[in-house]
Amino acid sequence: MALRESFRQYLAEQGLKSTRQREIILDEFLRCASHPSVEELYLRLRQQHPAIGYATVYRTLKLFAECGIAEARHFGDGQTRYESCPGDEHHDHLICVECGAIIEFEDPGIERLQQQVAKEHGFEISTHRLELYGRCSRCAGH
Amino acid sequence: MALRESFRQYLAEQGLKSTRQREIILDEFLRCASHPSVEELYLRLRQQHPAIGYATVYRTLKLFAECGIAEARHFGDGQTRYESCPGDEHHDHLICVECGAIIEFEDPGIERLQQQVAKEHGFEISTHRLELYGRCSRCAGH
DNA sequence: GTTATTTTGACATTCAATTTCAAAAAGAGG
DNA sequence: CCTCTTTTTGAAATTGAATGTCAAAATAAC
Repeated sequence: MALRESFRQYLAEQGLKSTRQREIILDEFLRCASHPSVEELYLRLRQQHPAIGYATVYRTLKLFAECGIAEARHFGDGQTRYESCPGDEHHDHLICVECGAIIEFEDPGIERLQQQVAKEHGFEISTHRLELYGRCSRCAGH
Repeated sequence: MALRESFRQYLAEQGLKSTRQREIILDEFLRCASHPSVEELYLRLRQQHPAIGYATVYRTLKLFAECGIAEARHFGDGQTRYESCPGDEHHDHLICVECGAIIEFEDPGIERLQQQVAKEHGFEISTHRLELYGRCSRCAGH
């Protein structure tokens, strides 16, 4: 898988070492469908690998972000969440305030209008964040 | 001024008391053009009113948010910022990563597309957050 | 293997947000 | 303007997540 390769390559480039823990954490992270926080991933890992410490999970997720295979996200709940970046295309999020579901979407129209707004203000966009909070179809009972 | 009135009315409705500190903090908050954090507002207040404690500023800003005359915002810097809500119309933000400037904007087109995205997912939007990060015209040298 | 370097995990620290609690202030009723 | 009840205040403590420290363990190069 490309992400695993990217990670190993990044480690090599930076003179960092490939360790058992890093492999295990990457496996578990990729197995996670969702956007886990450090805490959540740590708890999941602990079931099979109780020896892995919180700090290691924390540092490894940061490594993932540095190497570009994951991205840190901050939604409303005060925890940093990490999301894996399979492709390169940007996407935004719908977040259900009731059940916590996170749905990804992309909308070229919105992106275009954002660029236009920026242009009107002479502003150069480097990144952006768009989150729509509300109730998902299941919770809204549709 | 309407905001002051709203606040007093809210206090009355909730059986809360009108205090010297709350008036002072509201004055200073309204005097702030920007989006102050608790820390910033506290430091500003301290110059004229050294007896006012951090906890009081913190609690009072929360009150403002509850009563609807202010809104809590979280930009990238890990601090909660409060912004006063003069009108009711929603707006989003351009945030300069170099100088920290915060520029407000609204774009009905973007809002419309957001609703459309939500609809496609059977999602009911209650709030949203859109932030464009980059360099403002001054910092980009335009 | 030996050795130099990095990593790990337990624990400590930081920093903002939030809570606690006794003393002070506010407001209602006399 | 007293009194009483309730709320508020400010200092200090606590929380919770993020991050730093450090000796012991693991890794990679030789």
